Amino acid sequence: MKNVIVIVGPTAVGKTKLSIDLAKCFHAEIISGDSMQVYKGLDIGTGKITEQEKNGIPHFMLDIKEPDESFSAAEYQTLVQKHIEKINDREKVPILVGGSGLYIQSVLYDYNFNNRKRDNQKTKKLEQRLQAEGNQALYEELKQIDHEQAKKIHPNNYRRVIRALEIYETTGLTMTEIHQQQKNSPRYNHIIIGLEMDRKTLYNQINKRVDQMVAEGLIEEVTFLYNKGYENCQSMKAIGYKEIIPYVKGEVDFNIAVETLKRNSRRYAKRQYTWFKNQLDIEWFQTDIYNNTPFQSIVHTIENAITKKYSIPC
RNA sequence: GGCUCGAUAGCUCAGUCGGUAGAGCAAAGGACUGAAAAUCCUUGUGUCGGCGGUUCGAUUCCGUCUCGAGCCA
Repeated sequence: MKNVIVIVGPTAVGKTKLSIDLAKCFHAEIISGDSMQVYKGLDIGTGKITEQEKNGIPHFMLDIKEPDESFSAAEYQTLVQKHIEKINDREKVPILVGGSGLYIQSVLYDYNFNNRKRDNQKTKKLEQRLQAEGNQALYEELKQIDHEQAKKIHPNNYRRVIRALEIYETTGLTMTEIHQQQKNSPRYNHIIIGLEMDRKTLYNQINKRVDQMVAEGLIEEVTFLYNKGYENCQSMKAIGYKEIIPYVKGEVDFNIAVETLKRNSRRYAKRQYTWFKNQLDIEWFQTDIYNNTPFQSIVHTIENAITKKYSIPC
């Protein structure tokens, strides 16, 4: 099995820096594991690595979409799996680094999205029905066709309910049947390194980082994208954009916009912890503000886990 | 210095005609298979400012002290 090194952790914990430091110790190339950094022009708000910071190390899955394009976990999965093949062909090891849990998981395991393409028209129809009939009606329908799956979804979680119905309408298969076809076995020999930070310290870091983004020109970045007419695009749902747009439109006070952005970032970090702790098998390492990362133990952990020698003196 | 008002959850406050309390926000925990930085679920957080008094019982009434806001000197 091909080796894949994975780095995960909440936002602002220091994944980017670690990924570069590690890439200097291994013959490695980096793949972004981030759902929003795929968009061109979303740089400051997504905390995207700069050309200079890349240190000449190849990076993939950054800036591959225009801000008005849609993107999905399925598309991410196929693209990244190709990148992993190619990096392997070059006798290098891929480092997958990012905070989008589902994206990373779908690459690492045999998630199969392929046979259930999304159908925008069907989605629209279901959304209209949601408006007209309410979420309970759709939920009842799901209960009829797939009782098992319905038990796992809360009636208010309309997005999951709609998706489950849509899958059935397009494929004739229920979610439960699709899950049964999968073994959830890993596709690669992967080692997942998790970076962890004391919650209070992390929240301070997040708050500081938001102030820094503003100082670096976040408002100008959002204004530019807003003026281009991207307001209602998927990319503008990203944290850092959806909070600042109301300020740019003059609907909300500057301080309120920034505080909301900080709060949403904190909540995001919390959700990331929940996902990582409960969905993935992770080797956790504690870090702190002084960047006191147990780097050598991380390197050893990786060396022990991978089946080929990619190490170089660093 | 005098008078008035306030002091209750991390914050803003509500409330108890005396039977030890509740909203919003913040926060914490959780779910997640093509929007996932999305979407959704659950849950509290307390010496009711300190000390006395009245009372079977005081966060509630009375006194006093401390702190804060305002008004008058």
